[in-house]
Amino acid sequence: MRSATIRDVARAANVSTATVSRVLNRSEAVADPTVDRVLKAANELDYVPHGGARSLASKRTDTIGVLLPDLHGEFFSELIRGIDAGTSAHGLHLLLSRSHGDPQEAAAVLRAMRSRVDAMLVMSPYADGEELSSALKGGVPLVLLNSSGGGGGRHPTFAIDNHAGAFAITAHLLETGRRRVAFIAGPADNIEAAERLRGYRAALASTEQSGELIAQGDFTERSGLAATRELLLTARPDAIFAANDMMAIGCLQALREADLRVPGSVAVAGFDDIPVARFVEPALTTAGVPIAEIGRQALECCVAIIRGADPGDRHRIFTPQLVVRASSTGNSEHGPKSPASERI
Amino acid sequence: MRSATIRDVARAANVSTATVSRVLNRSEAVADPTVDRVLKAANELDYVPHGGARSLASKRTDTIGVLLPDLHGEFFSELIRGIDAGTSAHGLHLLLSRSHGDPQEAAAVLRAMRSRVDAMLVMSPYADGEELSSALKGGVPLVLLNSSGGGGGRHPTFAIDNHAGAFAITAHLLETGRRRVAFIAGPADNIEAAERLRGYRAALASTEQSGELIAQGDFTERSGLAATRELLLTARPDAIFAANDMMAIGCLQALREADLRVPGSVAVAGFDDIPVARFVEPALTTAGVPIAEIGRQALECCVAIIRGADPGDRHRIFTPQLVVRASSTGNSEHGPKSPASERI
DNA sequence: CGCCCGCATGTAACCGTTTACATAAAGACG
DNA sequence: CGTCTTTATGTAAACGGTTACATGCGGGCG
Repeated sequence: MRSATIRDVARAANVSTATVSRVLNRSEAVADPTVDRVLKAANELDYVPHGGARSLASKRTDTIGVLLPDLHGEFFSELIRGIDAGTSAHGLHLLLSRSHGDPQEAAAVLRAMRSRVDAMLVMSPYADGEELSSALKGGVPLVLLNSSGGGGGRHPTFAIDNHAGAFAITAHLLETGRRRVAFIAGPADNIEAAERLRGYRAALASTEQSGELIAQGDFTERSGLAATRELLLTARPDAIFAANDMMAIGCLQALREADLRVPGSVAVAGFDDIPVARFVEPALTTAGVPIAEIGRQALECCVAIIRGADPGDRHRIFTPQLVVRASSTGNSEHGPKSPASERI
Repeated sequence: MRSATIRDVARAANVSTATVSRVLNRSEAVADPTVDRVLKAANELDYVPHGGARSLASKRTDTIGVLLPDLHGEFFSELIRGIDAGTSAHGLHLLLSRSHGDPQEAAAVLRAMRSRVDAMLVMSPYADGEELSSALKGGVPLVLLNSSGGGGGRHPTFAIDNHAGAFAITAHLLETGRRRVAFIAGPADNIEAAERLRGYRAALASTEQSGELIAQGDFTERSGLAATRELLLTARPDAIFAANDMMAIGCLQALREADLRVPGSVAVAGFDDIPVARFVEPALTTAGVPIAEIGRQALECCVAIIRGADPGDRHRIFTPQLVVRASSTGNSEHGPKSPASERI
């Protein structure tokens, strides 16, 4: 059952294909009765323009490519949700891909996407923006999400101030009286993870006390669990700051296993404020990031570029908000009590 | 900076465009030295075939369309992860879309995707498969995920046996000595939610005791929280079965607020076994569903259809596995103790 | 009344591939 | 040593849209 083409519609409406095209794209003035005839014919034939043909002729694909480093967990589902909200608001399609770490692979995926999208939204905390954009040879506008520096500022970048967020969390833990604040790091080659580590160190350094206690993780719950077990064997932390919420959740689990009270014996904090963070027990103190909103704004930036509009600030930095919940305060034997519990 | 076309490559390699195409598609025998020349030229020019042109000429898009009803939470991120694993294994692209409930909107989205994909994977628990496929007029192969019945069996369907899962959970709660088992339902018009409700009722009916206790939810954590508050006011459940894990997590939160011990005073169970379910406190008893695996298999089915291979069983039903964790057993004043804690 | 202008529409070239068919060269074979 | 396959490559016609340009037509204006 061959689907109807623009020619079929033209014939049915007794006009030329050019007119049908004009009606469907609202590109030029067409007389009202003609418009009606065309729309009626298109409807009856259940005509849908062929995307490939359209993109071939017009050099637009009405599609945004999205490249993410991973798809695990709520961080990414929130991000995708924000992006999707944007694409569907603008009538665009969303081509999703994932490149596991390796910058080479990321570059390959970008090349494969190149001819099918009008712009790309790329989050690749493992690769330099420069590297990626050279993979594209500038053919497609690129918007970077939380990537390293952004390759000399050639591409708009949306980033989280990981350093500030980690600094704030660490400072909060110290201020509430913790003395041995450990850190569960993210993947070593992940730029965001590295920044969070720097933030942690900077905060420790700003007080004259306590050396660093670091365990290695990889952003998964599992690794948070393992890292915490390890920390409990080697050090005696009275606070653990995990570089993301998923690891913090694994951390809570390990502390429970070890019968350590949170925040009584050990305070815990995460990073990202994924939706579930407020529902774990105890609710997680974290660095709040408007994940979906960032996705949405980054997408809007893509759209602005495509449409030739002003994309606004080329580099938007989101400073995470310290979200204090029960895991770092409340009925602790350390510091003051929680000022107010959050309303859900 | 216009990107290179097949003609540029042909010129550089001193062959015809047909030969270039043959080399790139491995479609016919080409002499080795020619292959080398072509590949070298393509490489040097950084040639990437134009997807639109290709799809226009070959009627393939190498893209699978995925339509989901929502993007909230880990259920969908797991599903997407499974699907993505499949598409990237086969070198296919993934066009993602979300249609909020409304079957009309879903149909519209399908139409818009129709010309850009080779097959579609659709999860639309609000709409009848029949309805959706008529929106496509059979132009594109359709694989359904957890949809209602599957429109007379015309499309392969991958589904969870929601009834059996819910029955098993409810039976488990009853067997462990609970007498007032409440149910937090999913959206009323969601077919999966309806099946789970039926399963709950069937299990209650099979024992002669206790009438139903039902609160309305909508699959979000928030609604689980609200529904539980309501249940606590109106009924005195000693077990709460939420129709999915997210609501169960909200439920745990509400019970904590009310200072009710879990599973001591109230047992809790969910449905789906999302990754975080084992990390909440107490770990959640749930109906385990291999979410990512279902996504992957459904995708493989799409691929088989596209490639003209045997798609295998047209209707695959996954029976959820009862996953007993601490939220429904362990140090309860009811029933027996947990047989064994899970190894993480 | 003739001219020019602007509006609505048609004509046809072009976008970058794939592929059926044609062709040329090289062996195979009697 | 012709003829017949086989193999490698070229030629050119689709594929289904968009859009620059051409055309025809009615009305305003000097």
